[in-house]
Amino acid sequence: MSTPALQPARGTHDLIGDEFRRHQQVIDAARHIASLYGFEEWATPVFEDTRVFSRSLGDTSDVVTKEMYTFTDRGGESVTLRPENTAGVCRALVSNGLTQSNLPRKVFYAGPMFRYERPQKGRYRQFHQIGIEVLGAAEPLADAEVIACGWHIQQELGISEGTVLEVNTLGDRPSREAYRAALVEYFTAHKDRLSEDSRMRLEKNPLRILDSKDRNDQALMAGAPTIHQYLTPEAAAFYDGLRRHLDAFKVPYRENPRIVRGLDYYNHTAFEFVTDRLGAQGTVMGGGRYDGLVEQMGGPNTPSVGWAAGVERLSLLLEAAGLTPAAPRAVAVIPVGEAAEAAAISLLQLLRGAGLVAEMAYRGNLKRRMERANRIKAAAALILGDDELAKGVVVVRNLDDGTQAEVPLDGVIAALAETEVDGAMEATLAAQMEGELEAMMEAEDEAPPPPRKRR
RNA sequence: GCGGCCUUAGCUCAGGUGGUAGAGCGCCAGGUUGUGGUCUUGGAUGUCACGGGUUCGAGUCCCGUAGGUCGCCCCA
Repeated sequence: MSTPALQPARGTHDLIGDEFRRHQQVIDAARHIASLYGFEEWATPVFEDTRVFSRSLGDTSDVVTKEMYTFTDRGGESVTLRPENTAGVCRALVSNGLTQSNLPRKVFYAGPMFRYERPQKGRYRQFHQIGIEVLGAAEPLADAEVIACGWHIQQELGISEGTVLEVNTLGDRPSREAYRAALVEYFTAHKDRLSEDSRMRLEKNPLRILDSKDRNDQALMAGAPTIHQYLTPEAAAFYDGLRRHLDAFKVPYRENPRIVRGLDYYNHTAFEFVTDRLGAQGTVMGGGRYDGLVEQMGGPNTPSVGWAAGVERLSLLLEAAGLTPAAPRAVAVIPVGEAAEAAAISLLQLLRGAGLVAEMAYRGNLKRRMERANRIKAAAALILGDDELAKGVVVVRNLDDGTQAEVPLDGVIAALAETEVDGAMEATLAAQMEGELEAMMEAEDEAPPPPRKRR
């Protein structure tokens, strides 16, 4: 090594091995559950015209003012790597002329997002989000279903323990303006006791004081007015509807009048799934209602609701819960001598054709190939040499218990199924059982299924 | 953007008060030229993150930079 090794760019990370499998597990589970709720998957561009974000996220939010990867391309256009995907989905709805029919539209997405932030565990500059959006539904039932879907995904992953759902309402515009005025009045009266940060927030975004982590601020909050006293009858009815439907979905929640949303486009419902297991990155899934966003993209009034979740954070929870998916175990085909190689390749393809993970080393004697089979944690070794070739058999060795037997070439698949080696065949059996389990659970009237164990 | 802590072999980490590097695991080879995982013998590891400074001498002390990490801000 004479040249210095290159590091990944700050705040980026490679997904390899266990980490990749956890990441994929999160996305697979979310995609599957979302599809059960009737969501279709969209993929929108990773970069957009900068105005897609500057128009939607609000000029004051930190995301827009200092965290966006914005640059001018060779044609002189200002483009931005998406810091989140809700704006892009709304823009796509409008650009594709989907605002006039087939509403509501239910969209699932998964992909990388980019924010120029100080990296920490569970927080990266290129990170990944999954999310769902219901576009064109004004009913609180939509909000409740969106939340139920998110909860269901966490249950499916087996990571719902230690996580609580906190809900709040931000009201409609009149509610929020009245509340905002009342808050400013209250905190201005106690300005001398506010933290320095919160005094800034009092000017910029007084609602944000509500989720300050400062001790003194929190003490002061005990006496602060809550939004509930300022809700219009319509906003109060909406919030009642949300809670009623959450009960019907049997999703447990806690009301937290201090939940606010970071981005400016939210109204009515605001919620977060918060865990106590990830330090300062406690929010694992967050979302709410954004009735005005599609209009800001140049479309008609299209009330909508959705959430986004950080794949890295969900993946950390999987790891902490000991639910890292195991790599599939292969069957190692081992030819002995050059004459057996062609027959071994035929066997290799036969196994793959039957849906088994099969591997054959590119070189090496029997000992080497056995070592390699062991290293890749193969479940079984199939040894094929001149002796076997002459007899029309293959040696099937179970690498877990060391037993082996000669099996006729055409009976290999059946023999592997019978030996009940971990992984390989067991995986297909497990998949079948899982299908039956799901059918059973659908028959039950309890909506949230119990958390599933490692598969 | 602000503050604390950290950075020594592929990995996890030792290296009082400055005297030019070590363990375990892993890796490679042999004991076993058609049998791995166990056992055993031997072997190779390294610009001590990077750049400066102090010193006869720096992994060790000082300054700067980069990366990681924890917290704040913000957010998923």
